Amino acid sequence: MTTLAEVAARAGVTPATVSNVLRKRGKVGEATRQRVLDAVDALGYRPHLTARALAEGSAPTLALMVSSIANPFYPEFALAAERTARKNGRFLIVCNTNEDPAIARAYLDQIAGTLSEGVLVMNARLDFDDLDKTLARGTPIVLCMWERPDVSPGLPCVAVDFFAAGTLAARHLLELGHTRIGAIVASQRDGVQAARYEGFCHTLRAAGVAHAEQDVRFTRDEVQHGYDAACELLSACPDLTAIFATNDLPALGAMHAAADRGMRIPEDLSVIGITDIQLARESRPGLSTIAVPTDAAAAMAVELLEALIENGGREKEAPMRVAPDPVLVQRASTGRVRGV
Amino acid sequence: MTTLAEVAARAGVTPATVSNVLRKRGKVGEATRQRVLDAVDALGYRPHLTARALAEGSAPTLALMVSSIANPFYPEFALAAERTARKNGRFLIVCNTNEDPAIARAYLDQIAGTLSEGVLVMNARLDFDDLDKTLARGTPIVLCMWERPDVSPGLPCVAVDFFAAGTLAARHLLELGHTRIGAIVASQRDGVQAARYEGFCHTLRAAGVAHAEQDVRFTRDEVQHGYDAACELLSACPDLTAIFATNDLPALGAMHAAADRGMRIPEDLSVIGITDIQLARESRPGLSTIAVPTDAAAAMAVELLEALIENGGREKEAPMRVAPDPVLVQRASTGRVRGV
DNA sequence: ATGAAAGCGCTAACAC
DNA sequence: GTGTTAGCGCTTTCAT
Repeated sequence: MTTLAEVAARAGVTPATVSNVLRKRGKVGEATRQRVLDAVDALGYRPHLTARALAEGSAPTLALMVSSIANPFYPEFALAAERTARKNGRFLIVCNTNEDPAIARAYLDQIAGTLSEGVLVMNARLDFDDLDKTLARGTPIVLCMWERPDVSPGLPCVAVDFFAAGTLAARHLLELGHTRIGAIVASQRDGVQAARYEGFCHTLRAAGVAHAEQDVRFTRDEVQHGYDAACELLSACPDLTAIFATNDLPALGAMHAAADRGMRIPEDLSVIGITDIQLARESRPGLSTIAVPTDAAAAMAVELLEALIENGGREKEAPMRVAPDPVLVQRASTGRVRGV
Repeated sequence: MTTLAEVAARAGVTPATVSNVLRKRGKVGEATRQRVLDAVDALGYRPHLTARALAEGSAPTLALMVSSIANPFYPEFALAAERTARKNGRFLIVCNTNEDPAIARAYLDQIAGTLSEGVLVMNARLDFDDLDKTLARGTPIVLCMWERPDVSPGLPCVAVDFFAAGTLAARHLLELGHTRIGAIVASQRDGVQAARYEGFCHTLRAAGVAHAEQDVRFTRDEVQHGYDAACELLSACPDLTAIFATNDLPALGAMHAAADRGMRIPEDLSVIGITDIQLARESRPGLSTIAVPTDAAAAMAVELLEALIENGGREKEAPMRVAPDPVLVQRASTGRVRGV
């Protein structure tokens, strides 16, 4: 490993000067500048990020903590976040907590504030206590994809109106004439995804459409779980003409379940999800869904985090930035209710 | 931020002692140990990873460089790699080069050897020159998923016999009676994925089955590109009864293309891919594919990298570890050739 | 325009 | 058992 000192020696100057030319700081004579640059080149010198980080206080890195990198939504978000981070010369490192709070805590303890200047948190299954502690130690955090613009999580966040997303989905189905609609919620009843379901229920209620306890299943954000839930739903309520899922993955699973029962989509069953992940476009038939502004939210989250970092962390209130509203993307999985 | 020194002060000892109790090194009296632990607790002290890294020489981190985190194969690999890395207390940070060699180089320059002890490289579109330079600076690198166990890339690597994978795919199709087989290769003709296609061609040739220039398309590892390529293939050669794709994503695209042309799968067209990503299981119909030992390869790559790190980097030859061979996973997308 | 020196927070000999 | 002392590689005043 080549060090600053070695470069300095070869160029016949002191480390301070090398540092200056590299960071384009202070005044350095053109001649020495060249000599230094040549030495850097000859030695293949690369600044030691860790040493620099120690001296400066932190590394130019943002951490993105996700609960499961296997969920295709996260990579899409990560991609957008990275693009924004790199604009300001920062690296984005993604930390996969594997749905395990202990791992999440380990990352938070170790990475936050040392290897990274700040952390973006995405459904990482960490309780607010851990987050608060990290925050207290002075590392900025922003919650990505908070689901309710109307209530603050008490932490800096980027919110998307998922209640509205649920509303849009319900309205779309209603407009197509559906009145017997099953629901698949990809979380616990009181989980983070509840707002989506509430929006859905609220809209049904306002329209005077019944939605009973047996019309809903609570499960996880995976294709297979959506498949299973849809099977149950379709068996329990054969009169269902549509299924709403709070996430695209289980919606896809519901489509498969329907297909396996010989139902045609959308003739026999309409299916709609939320998010508009890439798979929604690529499935057959294409999945109708409520598109969430993933890229915008990611960019906003990074920008907010960077603002907090500049700011030094002393905010009065936990700031919230609200991303653009979700919009309906109609594809081939939803259609008018079948004639009776 | 709480520092070691502050903890030491509060516990009435020196930093060295605190360090010792924290790292369970050296001998420390039980009483002082408790006092130190209490102080740590009271102050909410967390070791500063950067400082520790500087003092020790490197951070307990492995970097995984991928060209596009959006490709669902990478997360699966990353997941397995992370599990292995964490066994030895290391973190895995994934760096997305976004298919851009410049970004790749930036990551390599900045992260390798400073923020991370070693780097795992996955199709990251970096040329061997950059890798060699990094290696020369003393940071171990291992190439993951090298496609040819029989030829060394000149860098430490984990190889999977993708030639064999192509062979298996071809053999499967042949056994089902197909003789008019189209191919979709998810890379340039001379790209990394060439071995798969070579294995395929070799087997066809050995069986005396013709495969002409017009029966193949070179494209990219994405559903949409597979879709487009399949459309071209199916138009140009309407007599095709099967399509082999070097990757699952384009294979999925081919299935969609067939469906859109009113062809039934597998009655009218058989489709087979390589890798066995999760989507292959979840698609309808399920995609027959040649399963690659992703988890095993990831574990081996991490272990090899860790070995190189321990070793200090002075290897005689670039070591290669060969992962278990690919195996056929037959699902519903392949069937006997349609009767004529 | 360039150099000297202190220090970021921690570890690791070695001395007491 | 516990303290002392040197760094790790870099940045950053402050002199010169």
